[in-house]
Amino acid sequence: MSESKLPRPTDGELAILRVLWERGDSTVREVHEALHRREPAEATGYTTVLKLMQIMTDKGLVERDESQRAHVYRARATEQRTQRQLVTDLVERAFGGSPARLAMQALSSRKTSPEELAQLRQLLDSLEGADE
Amino acid sequence: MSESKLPRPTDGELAILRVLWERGDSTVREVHEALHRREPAEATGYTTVLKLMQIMTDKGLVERDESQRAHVYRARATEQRTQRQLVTDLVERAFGGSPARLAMQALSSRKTSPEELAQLRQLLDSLEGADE
DNA sequence: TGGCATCTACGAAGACCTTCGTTGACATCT
DNA sequence: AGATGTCAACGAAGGTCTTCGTAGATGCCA
Repeated sequence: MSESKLPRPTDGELAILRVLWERGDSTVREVHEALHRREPAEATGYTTVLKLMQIMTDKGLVERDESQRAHVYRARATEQRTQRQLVTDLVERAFGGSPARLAMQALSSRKTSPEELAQLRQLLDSLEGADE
Repeated sequence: MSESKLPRPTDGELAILRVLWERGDSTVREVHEALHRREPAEATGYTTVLKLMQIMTDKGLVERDESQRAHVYRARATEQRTQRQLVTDLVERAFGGSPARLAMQALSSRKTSPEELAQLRQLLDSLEGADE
């Protein structure tokens, strides 16, 4: 079954996944502390994070190594893959299936560095190149 | 209070909003039928849509004209504005605050028409122009 | 007027999400 | 060994989302 049909992560789950992507495989405690460092405002208890990660294991969003007393969790999908899922999902639900319209909305809403603009230009070039 | 702080619409609510944006102000029956035409697979009952739209009224996502027996609903935020909200939200939650990374992900995931590519180029030009 | 269709309102059920207290297992330190 | 701290597991509570049945009001029509 691999990871073919993972469910869309909730907000809370996504926050945890981001920690796992950034830090690499981690224990609950490590994730918990990273979340507090990142967002001291919305403080959640240790057992809350634990429960969430247990549920994520059931859903297949993460997997864990139980060989140590403190289980070590790992994200089951890459950040890229999850981002792609979220984006295509949003494109479908709110942008009538047009990724370009989402892209334009994203770029208009905030400012982007010259480096990123250049990267985008390159991407456009390559897309036009692979045209049929 | 106008519409300053509308909550993020859920999936079901967003589907209804899309009907209202497309058709313009509509009754529950009209929305219900439009949804069935659009997605015959996920059929929901009339009262389900009604309930959802009542809740959306409470939340401020829509407003209604009750002067007719069949109340007429109207989206309270424009499509653009809602799209912007969803995008900035997703950028924050999953793309570390970088709209450009979301844009690139969107464009890589699917193919885009030459017209849209041209539009994007124009947008990049204008963004670079307004640079400091 | 009586009967049928349509509409809103209400409430409840079930699923899911988030939160946390408590418990028992295990480890460590003295 | 006994005290202390850390861990996973569990269950329950409270919130939200979606679903729909039912009731009551209103309009229409024969």
